[in-house]
Amino acid sequence: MQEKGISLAVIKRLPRYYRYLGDLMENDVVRISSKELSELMNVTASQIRQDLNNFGGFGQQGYGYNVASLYQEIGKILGLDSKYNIIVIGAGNIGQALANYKDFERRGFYIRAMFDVNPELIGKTFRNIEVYSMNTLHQYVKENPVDIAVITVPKDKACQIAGELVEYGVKAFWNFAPTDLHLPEDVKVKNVHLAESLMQLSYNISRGQ
Amino acid sequence: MQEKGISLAVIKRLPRYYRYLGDLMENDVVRISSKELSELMNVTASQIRQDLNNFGGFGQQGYGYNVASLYQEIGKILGLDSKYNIIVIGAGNIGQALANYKDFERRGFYIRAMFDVNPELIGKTFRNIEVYSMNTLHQYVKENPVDIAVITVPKDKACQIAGELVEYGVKAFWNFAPTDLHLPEDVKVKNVHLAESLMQLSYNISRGQ
DNA sequence: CAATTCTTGTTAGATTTGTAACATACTTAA
DNA sequence: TTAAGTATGTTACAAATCTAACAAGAATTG
Repeated sequence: MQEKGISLAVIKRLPRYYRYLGDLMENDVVRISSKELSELMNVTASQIRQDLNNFGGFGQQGYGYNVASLYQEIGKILGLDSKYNIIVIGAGNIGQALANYKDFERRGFYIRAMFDVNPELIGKTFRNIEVYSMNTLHQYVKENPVDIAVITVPKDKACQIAGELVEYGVKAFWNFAPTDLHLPEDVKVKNVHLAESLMQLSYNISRGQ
Repeated sequence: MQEKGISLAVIKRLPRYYRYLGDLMENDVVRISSKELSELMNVTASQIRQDLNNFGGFGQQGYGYNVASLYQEIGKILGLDSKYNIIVIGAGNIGQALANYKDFERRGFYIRAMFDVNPELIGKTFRNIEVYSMNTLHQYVKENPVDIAVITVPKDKACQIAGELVEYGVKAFWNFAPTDLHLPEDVKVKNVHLAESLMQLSYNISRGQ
């Protein structure tokens, strides 16, 4: 299983495969061919086969793919066989929503702490996740493992805080602030820009068709 | 300004241009060349020029682009010169977070109502946006204009509710449920699949490059 | 157990997307 | 007013991505 030069387009599709395979498992489907899956997912069978073959031959000629084992393989590829310690910076609406969302834990994503500057929020808990003062952030990161920091602070603070976290050793960010974080090359960033997503929708609406 | 055959890749970049131009305006930058902008945004100048030229020649040789007018033009392209009436289906964490987020209104996106089945939520308001019973959804949609429905209900309800809304005449969906909505071709759907976004990040972490 | 059907992995071709190069036109400064 | 410098819009080229086709191997059927 080589992992070199996988295109971003492929990586973006993997979670969707994973989701469909999970649904199939729930429905007790044991095997599936690329053709059947392609019809479910509205993509070409060719694309599915080629995507999967970037990581190895998981199928069998004349049979197709075993749903459970393919599900597990894709999970491994996506790194879902590890556990991730997560902190959320900013305990506002989005931060709270993420903290309250149970399903992340099923995939190995554990939110361990939240941080905010608002005194009214500090000390509160959401599903046993406590909100700490921003002043204690440095100390927390020194004393606890942090695999992912979620940025949900206003855009004018986001860059600076992320920069500090990088100095403290954080290597991955899930960024909800409407800005680019400008971090070193080796730091992983995944942006969730809701406003931009909505604008894409409004583009499609206004250009009917 | 023709609007035919614009590739999805271009459309996805437009909101980012829009954001950078807005920031430049805030900093009182009057003009900018594709080269300068390309350095700010970490893309090629070629790409910027070609993207913009899909919609018309907004620049001037020897001068560059006027920031304010380009900002406005891209806003128009994105449909931000219209107002959109939005309803949110599901008044849980994400629904509340969206309702509380003021900035959407600056772009013309107005959340008018929320709907939920939970009796404890019905009647509550978030920033003057009231939560109504799901039973009243049909009536609401008949009596009020709805340009976009936001789906934040559990995945097993999402498809059905969206289907009903389509019957009532809703033509655009912003879908936060971790599923595909399977709607008619002419209905616009923009998905926000947070779990999948997080999985892409974990892929990058585990394949540490 | 042989023949047929099925379905993969892979290669080759087509399409889309991105980058570079350049002629043209505008700006600016002397 | 003229010459030098800029920066666009566009064309031509390169790279990435997607789709189709097919040979080879496995499963199924009679």
